[in-house]
Amino acid sequence: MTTLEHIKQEIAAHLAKAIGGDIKITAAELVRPPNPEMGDLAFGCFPAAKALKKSPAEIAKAAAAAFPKTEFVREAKAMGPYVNLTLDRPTFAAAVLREVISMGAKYGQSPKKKERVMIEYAQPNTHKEVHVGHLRNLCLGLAVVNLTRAAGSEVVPVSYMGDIGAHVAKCLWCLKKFHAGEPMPENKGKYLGQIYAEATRRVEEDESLKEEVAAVQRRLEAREPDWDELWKETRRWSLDEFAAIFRELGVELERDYFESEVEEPGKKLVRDLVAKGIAETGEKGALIVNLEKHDLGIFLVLKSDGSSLYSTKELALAGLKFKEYPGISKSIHVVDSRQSLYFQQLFKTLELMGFDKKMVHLAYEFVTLKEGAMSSRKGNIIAYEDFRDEVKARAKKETKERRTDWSEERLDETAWTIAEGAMKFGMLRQDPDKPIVFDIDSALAFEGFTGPYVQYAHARLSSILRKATEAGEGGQLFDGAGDEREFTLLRAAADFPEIVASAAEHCKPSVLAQYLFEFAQQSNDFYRDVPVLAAEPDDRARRLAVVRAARTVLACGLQLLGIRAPEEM
RNA sequence: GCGCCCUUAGCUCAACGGAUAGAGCUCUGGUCUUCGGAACCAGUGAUGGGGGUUCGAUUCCCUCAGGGCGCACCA
Repeated sequence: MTTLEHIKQEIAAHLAKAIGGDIKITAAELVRPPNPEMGDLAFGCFPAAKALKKSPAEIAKAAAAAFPKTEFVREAKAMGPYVNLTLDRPTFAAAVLREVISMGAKYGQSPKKKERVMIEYAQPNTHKEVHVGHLRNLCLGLAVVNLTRAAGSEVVPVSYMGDIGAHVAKCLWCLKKFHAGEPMPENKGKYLGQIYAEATRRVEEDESLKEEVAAVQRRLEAREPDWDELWKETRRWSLDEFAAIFRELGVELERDYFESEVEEPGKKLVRDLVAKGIAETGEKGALIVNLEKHDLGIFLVLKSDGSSLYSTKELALAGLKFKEYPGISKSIHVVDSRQSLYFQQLFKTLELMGFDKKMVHLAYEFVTLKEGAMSSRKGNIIAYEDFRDEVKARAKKETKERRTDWSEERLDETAWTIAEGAMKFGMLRQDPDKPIVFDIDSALAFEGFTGPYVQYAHARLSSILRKATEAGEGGQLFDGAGDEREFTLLRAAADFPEIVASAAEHCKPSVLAQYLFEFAQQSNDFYRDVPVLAAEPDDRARRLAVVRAARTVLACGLQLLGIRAPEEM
């Protein structure tokens, strides 16, 4: 249990006793007052007032008067309908300091739970370009994996990649017809994506080409040797590109699933569904699951020509996942909100098939441009690699201006840390169900509510610690009475575990991003106003510990968002 | 037409049904003999309209307006 949690429970018990009348009060009812001058924790007496049929102010007054002095609480006073509690600041500060420093890199994590969760994200299609929309998925998925782990669950992160289907045929048709024998660029995966975009354009301009593409798709499905060969080779190009992107973003998967491995099982499974009476032939010849009585319309599971759909494959995928990971009790799919109806239909069908696992679609809004949706047809995709290069170049330029004596290698390394911070924070800073209107200028910003701002605070705190270490100090811990400004920072640090738990519970990394930004602001205030290295010996040792604790909070928080915390930048 | 999501400051975003609706960006004006100026301080300025529930609504319900996305062979 954390220090703050312990204190809240203690206060809740004392309040319940002080109010009397069999009132139950939970730790969660203790909140922060709007203004620190009012106190450090507050309790609103509204529910108790209702139960006891008294006015909230009356109860607050009585409760405050009856509240005993404790180790951690110095004062309880009534303010209107609230009981505001002021902590004994030196005692509280010392306890938080000890807690954060002893937990170190584990600060904010909950005890292990006996729950195994599969989280599926990272679902790009081969033969298509990776763009900033995929980036949001990767950042969100990664953060949710980290947060779920921090909340104590065991997590199995997996990907699911679309390596077969109409888009592959379209790409390969165009590649063979118009680009045979062309010299290959270094990034073959990206090259394929561009070919795909070109193919889309060509088919759009001349509808008669559709038949050619369809013919290619039939040949691919028939596994004609030369086409099969080309498929395998080009598929590898894309997968190599994906692997490189995953690696540079720190995305680690336990298992890569592919559409190609579940297509045949899916077709078989769907036929079984017909035998079981779950699926039937629809009026237009396709196989459907009629979900109208569940208000979910018609769910198509096989095309009328017998070829597979996304749903065909995913029905089989679900079985495969639970077979390979038997202990999974919950499965989260991180997929954009356009698939909401689809997932409801999928989950309902799986339920009808007898699946009793908890299935969750973690829907997020996608990334659009000011001009509207990104579309390969219009050629206004923001390719991930182009964006990444631009952010990195910008980060390097900024770093170089400040660090004239650094080697190229060090500049590159730091620039990437900052660029990654900017990209990931930018993708996570707002609620998943708000669309991100991508704007290159704000995406390239390193000031204000950004990843680099938080990283900068971390670097500044690190800098102070580094100078102390150089002077031979370990930042020894003292319990001496701290400054109010130290208390303020530690009070904020004490909130961190609750923030992590809440962000994990709601799958909202934005909650943590918001907190980290505010915490970085407070860190700024601290090292601006409070001398550390120049302070008297006792103050100095204790303040070094405060700096260490603050840095721990920033480092742990950034890590959960998948962002590295630089010592210098 | 039906369904889901969204609408808060000039722009981009916050706010378990609770106290004076907070930030960032932009703009204007300031801060440095101080551990790093990717910093700090100040000023300007907002809950789309109308009903309802509640002691109390940005938050919940209804309705209108506006935007986005789905809704039978794409993934």
